[in-house]
Amino acid sequence: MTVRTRFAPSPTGFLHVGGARTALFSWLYARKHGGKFVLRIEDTDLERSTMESVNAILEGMTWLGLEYDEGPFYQTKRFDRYDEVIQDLLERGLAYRCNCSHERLDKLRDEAMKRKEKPRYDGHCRGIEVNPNEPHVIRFRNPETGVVAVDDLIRGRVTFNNEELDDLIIRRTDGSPTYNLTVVVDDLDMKITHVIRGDDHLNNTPRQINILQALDASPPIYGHVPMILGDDGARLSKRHGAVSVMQYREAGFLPEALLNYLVRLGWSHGDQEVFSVDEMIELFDIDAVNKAASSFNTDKLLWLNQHYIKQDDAKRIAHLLSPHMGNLGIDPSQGPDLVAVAEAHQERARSLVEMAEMSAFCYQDYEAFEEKAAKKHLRPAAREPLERMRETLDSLGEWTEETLHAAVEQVSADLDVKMGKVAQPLRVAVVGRAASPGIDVTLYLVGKEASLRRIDKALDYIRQREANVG
RNA sequence: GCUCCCUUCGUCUAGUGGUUAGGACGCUGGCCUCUCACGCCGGUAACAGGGGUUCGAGUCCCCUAGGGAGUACCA
Repeated sequence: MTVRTRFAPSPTGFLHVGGARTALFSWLYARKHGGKFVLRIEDTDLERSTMESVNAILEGMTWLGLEYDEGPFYQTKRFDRYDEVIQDLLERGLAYRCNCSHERLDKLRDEAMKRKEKPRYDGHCRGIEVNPNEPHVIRFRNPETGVVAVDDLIRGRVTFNNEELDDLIIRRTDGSPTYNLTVVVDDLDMKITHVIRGDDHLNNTPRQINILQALDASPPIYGHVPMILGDDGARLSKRHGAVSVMQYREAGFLPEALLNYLVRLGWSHGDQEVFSVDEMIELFDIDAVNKAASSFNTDKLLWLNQHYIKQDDAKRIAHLLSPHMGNLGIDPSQGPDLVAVAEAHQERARSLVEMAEMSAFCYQDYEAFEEKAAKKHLRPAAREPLERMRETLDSLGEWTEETLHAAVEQVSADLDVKMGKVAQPLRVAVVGRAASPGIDVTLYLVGKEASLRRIDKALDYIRQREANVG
């Protein structure tokens, strides 16, 4: 038996992290077992499904690298097949027509609640012949007794009493099939062996198993993965700040960082924190997935992101960084080589957005000195070092990291001060703030012309300060 | 309300009857150092509560509390 898993989102919004992790687990399971991963779009809710959502989901999966082997299959294209199954169920007496009004149903529910019971359909139409030409729904005839056991890969054995279940609607008045019917038919037709999905579906499972049994089919193996909660521990949902995985790309995250973060949320392999995709496939074990929901922690994601930025090839980072520079209104082709700029900042940035911001000085003059930095480093005592540096740099033959490093060392030695006394004022002069890569690289990237111009600006600032005091 | 699920540091987790309850993020002290960052060394902090079972319980059972899901002609 070859393993076949699936991801079956409903296209009513973007792909958020919860869905992405479910997809990841399902994908990993298929990859690990040399199986197939199927993508199915559950768009039977015609009101809420949109093509934009389909595209957003596809885009998210592509970005993360969760490629599917089959699909996407659209349920709206399979209505004939569902009708066929419903018809069969009807003929075999396993489903029946029902024309109970909404009013009656509402009343039933209210009364049950009043009696402190679980609201369920009372089977009113079970024995009644409803005219097929009148508006009606079709309900599945659920067994009235016995138990349904789900041997879940993650939860273990979970049992439900059939008495708790009721005759669910499998076809609406408008003739469209409902979720619990379509999943069952699709998983069956698509020969899905392992259903790995969010645990919000755990309660649906016994109903689906009952339908499967009515169809003389044996159920797949289920694995219900826990939910993901937000940073604040509150539910991460569309309504409460759930964000699209694509927003993580915009925020400057690498897909491998998000994937790594997601795989460690609810799953672990000893003390290992960093997993390449290949390692995930090799080591992933659905039995080791946690039962409890976990909270999303952006700080840890940032840490992983920094790890991957640091480790990655500077060329690739530069390539990914480029659009973020663009967002800042910078054209990286007008200035130093972006690869060199990226390399200089790889160990400093937690995200590509941060990297873009901290390396903007390589391409454009800062607007103003950071106040604290200027106050501390651009004081009268810094005037002489800066003047000397300006002189030295102006007459520097070759503008390389080596010559620049030597220049700063030379000035420090001449003045008989520690390197910091020269490098820090110089850094603030050239960058506008007190933090940047090594002073030699910084100067190299900024270039001679801009460096001298900015040093002059800093000297002006110092002179003005001296004048104010004097 | 009812049914089902869940519960180890702030967060992600290790742990499968005997551990000084381990790791990671964060926070924090230090080292390195031209700054920031990286790196390295150290610190902080947890078994939800109560009953059992057992020589022994974070680990097994029960109860309580708290959280979550479902309870739709949504998926």
